[in-house]
Amino acid sequence: MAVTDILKDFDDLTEPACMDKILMYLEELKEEDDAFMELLVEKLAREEITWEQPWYQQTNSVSRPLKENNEKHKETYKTDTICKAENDIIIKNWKEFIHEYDVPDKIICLARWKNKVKSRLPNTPEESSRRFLISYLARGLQRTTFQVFRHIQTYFGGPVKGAYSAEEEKIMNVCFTHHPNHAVTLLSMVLGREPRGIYKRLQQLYNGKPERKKIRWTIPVASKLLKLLMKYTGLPLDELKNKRFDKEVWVKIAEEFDHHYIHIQKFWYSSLHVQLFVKSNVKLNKLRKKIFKKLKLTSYQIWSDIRWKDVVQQFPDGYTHYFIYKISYGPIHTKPKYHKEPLPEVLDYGLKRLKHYRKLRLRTLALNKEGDLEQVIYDKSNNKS
DNA sequence: CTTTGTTTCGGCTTGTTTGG
DNA sequence: CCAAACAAGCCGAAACAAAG
Repeated sequence: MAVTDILKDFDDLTEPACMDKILMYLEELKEEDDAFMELLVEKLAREEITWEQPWYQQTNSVSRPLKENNEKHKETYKTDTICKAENDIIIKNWKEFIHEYDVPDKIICLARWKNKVKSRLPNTPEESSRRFLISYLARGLQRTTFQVFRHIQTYFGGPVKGAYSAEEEKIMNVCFTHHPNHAVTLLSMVLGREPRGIYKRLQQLYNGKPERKKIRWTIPVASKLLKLLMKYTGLPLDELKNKRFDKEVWVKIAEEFDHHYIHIQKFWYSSLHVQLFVKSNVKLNKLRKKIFKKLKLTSYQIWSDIRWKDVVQQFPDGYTHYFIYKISYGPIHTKPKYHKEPLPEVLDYGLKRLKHYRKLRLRTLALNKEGDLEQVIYDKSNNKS
């Protein structure tokens, strides 16, 4: 049965039978996972790791992060998000594994299975089998087994992404009313989604959705923000560059705007910061072209591999990663499946679209004698980007 | 009290929609 | 089309639970 069909025969979602139907579906999944685990234990209980492992994979716990004592080790592991190339290695290792041990091709069972009823001691058959398998999948990666395990849980255990469908909303509502205490883990399994988004839905149910508000960021409003930021940090303008501020600072500022701090913070990093600290006359399309050209020379395979914080390092002082991301996203986001397509194709698409873009320049701002923001006007001779 | 696995959740980051 | 907000995703760490 498909998830979307669970509630198709019910008109009245308050009927307890709805919940029963969902629980039955959950049971099916659990049985599938348990059967998979049983098989795994059967095959792996006596297996030992024979291959060379870097120190950071020699832990006996895959479900907890490595404790930091890497000072004495020369080799280090990567800490950023696992990229496409690394994911491909995991899949390659998985294919090898299922072939070598004759196990069904159901990595989702590994991702979903939770040790709830068995002993959690590390040398118990379930845990040692799981550790063997994760170590196998981590071969050739500069990652801890914990990172690989978490990646498998999120990537393969929550494959459904994007906005929730109406059917999913129905299922969530039924679980929230009948099983509020276990709704999140239950729904995460049933819907095949990351738990975090489901938590947020549950919280919204209790606390309500905040009303929609909008600020128009005119120069005077931006002036107000800048003054408040200087006031609450006690720093002069030029020391605000590339700084992070405590959340308290943002919250205090947000109160004076009567707006959620997250939006104010975002405006600072994505717009105002750049307008204040980039000191030249920039043609936005020329900048976009430069970004795309640079990205073409990297080894990123797909759009989401791009590490914007690294990319921004190649640009002059004053830019922020979020700004670079934002202006790059514009031209490419209309390409269908831009997430999955090879990056060079996506970039070419973007470069082509740039030709139809309006020719805008980055507006830059500076404080005037009165302490207010004012637009900096560049003349044509000062035409450098 | 320690170890380990799971759940919860804050704080962003990334992706998408909305409304002028 | 763009600016801004909203929505979902990701990461890490703390809280919680179960067992030694």
